[in-house]
Amino acid sequence: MTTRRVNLNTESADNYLKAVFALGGPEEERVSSTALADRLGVAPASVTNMLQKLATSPVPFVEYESRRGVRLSAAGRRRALEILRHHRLLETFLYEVLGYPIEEVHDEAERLEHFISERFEERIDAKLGRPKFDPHGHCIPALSGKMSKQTSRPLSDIEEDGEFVVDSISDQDSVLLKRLNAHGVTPGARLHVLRLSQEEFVLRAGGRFKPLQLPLSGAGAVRIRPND
Amino acid sequence: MTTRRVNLNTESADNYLKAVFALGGPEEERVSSTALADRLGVAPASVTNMLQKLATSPVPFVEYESRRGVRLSAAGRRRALEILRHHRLLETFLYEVLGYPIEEVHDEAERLEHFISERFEERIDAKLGRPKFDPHGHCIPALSGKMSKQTSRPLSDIEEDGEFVVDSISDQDSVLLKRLNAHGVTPGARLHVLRLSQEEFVLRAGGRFKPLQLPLSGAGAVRIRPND
DNA sequence: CTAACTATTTAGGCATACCTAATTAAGTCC
DNA sequence: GGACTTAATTAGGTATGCCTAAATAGTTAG
Ligand SMILES: [Mn+2]
Ligand SMILES: [Mn+2]
Ligand SMILES: [Mn+2]
Ligand SMILES: [Mn+2]
Repeated sequence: MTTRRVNLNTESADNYLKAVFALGGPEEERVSSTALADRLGVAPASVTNMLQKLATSPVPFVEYESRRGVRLSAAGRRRALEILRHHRLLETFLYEVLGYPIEEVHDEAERLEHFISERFEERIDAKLGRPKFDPHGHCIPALSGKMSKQTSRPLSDIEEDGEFVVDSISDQDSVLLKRLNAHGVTPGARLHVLRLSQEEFVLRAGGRFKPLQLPLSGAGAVRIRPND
Repeated sequence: MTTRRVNLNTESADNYLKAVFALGGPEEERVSSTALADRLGVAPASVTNMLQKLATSPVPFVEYESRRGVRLSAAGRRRALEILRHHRLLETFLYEVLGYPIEEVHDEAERLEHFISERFEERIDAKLGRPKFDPHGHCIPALSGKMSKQTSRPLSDIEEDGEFVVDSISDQDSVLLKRLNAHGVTPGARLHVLRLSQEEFVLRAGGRFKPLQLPLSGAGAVRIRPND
């Protein structure tokens, strides 16, 4: 019984590795099959299947022990960061050069990230002047694969009311993103925050922006850092 | 036995339709399975299979009679032109905005043409100022699907020596394309042509360009029109 | 008119990437 | 420690898009 070698240079493998990276968090903790199934919108059985392939490839992309979740191997991490770099450079490019509305960049980048060449990556990076952050405030991994750790925290974590600077905004929910943008909640903006209750927040950005009331889930999409 | 409906919104279907369009020529003649197999680099059996799917879809993309070749239906033609528009806009964009070398635009466009959104198409079209021609001199189909017929002829067809204007250059062979470019054979260039024999041509572009000797196959890649 | 050749189609498989249903392993609770 | 509950895996199947080999149709040559 010869083990046939499978091809893992696929869009699907890219997406699994990105998901493991995202869900593992800064500590790169093990990620469960169900969490991946949830995030990727596939059945848990499909996840198990792909994880087994990713783990048993000649160059393994994940460390996987049955029923104990996965974490990325060095090769898997490299691959995830490569795709993440494509994604964030594309978002920046679509926003800056092509004038996309902020809430539309993510979906387009999500598709194209798998199909651009290294040349395309290099050319848009050059055109943009080697940007360090995407339009959501997320750090763009370097070509070398290096990426600085986040020091910000979710707005939903604050105990005290006060004034903060917007670090970054999640790109996952385009409706929320559009609303936040319309209220001036953009990376670098100064923000007055009132926590009405465990569940409700009121934000006001500087300038002529109207205040905005957000539920806990919405506040979780905004990351902040101290005001200067 | 219910006929299950197949999904034909795929990269593969795109490529078959483009190939039928290209091989059908200006008269849109029927195209044979082997010609398609050759062009697409797949087995003839694979072509038959796809043509049957394209022909029997609820909205047929081709007219197909067994062993008599195919031609595009109205819907198939629309789809082929849509992808061709993506392709040529992308080539123009890569060349003009991202500074790609001319011989590299085709392969990148060939992949991306299937994955860009209508928004992306619109934005690069706008950025480029609604161009009518790609960097190879090929006409970019309008959004409406209208495209003017070619009036040029292949350089390989000339009977007389003389002076001509370069209309367009095939993007299929990147090595040849690079060489032609280096010798000033670019769309709009004025060209002195000598036909040495049935098989050999000598071209010289205006300016400080060196003359270039080409075999019949190379001359077939250049289309010309009369000098004003 | 039939044999031979060539083009095309049919039949049967394989790989990727999904799915559902059934099974098994791991915790939790009494 | 056995009964529940939940997470995860295995088993078996589907769709796309390709393949090779075998069969067949159409065409040309004697
Ligand atoms: Mn994004
Ligand atoms: Mn993706
Ligand atoms: Mn091209
Ligand atoms: Mn293509």
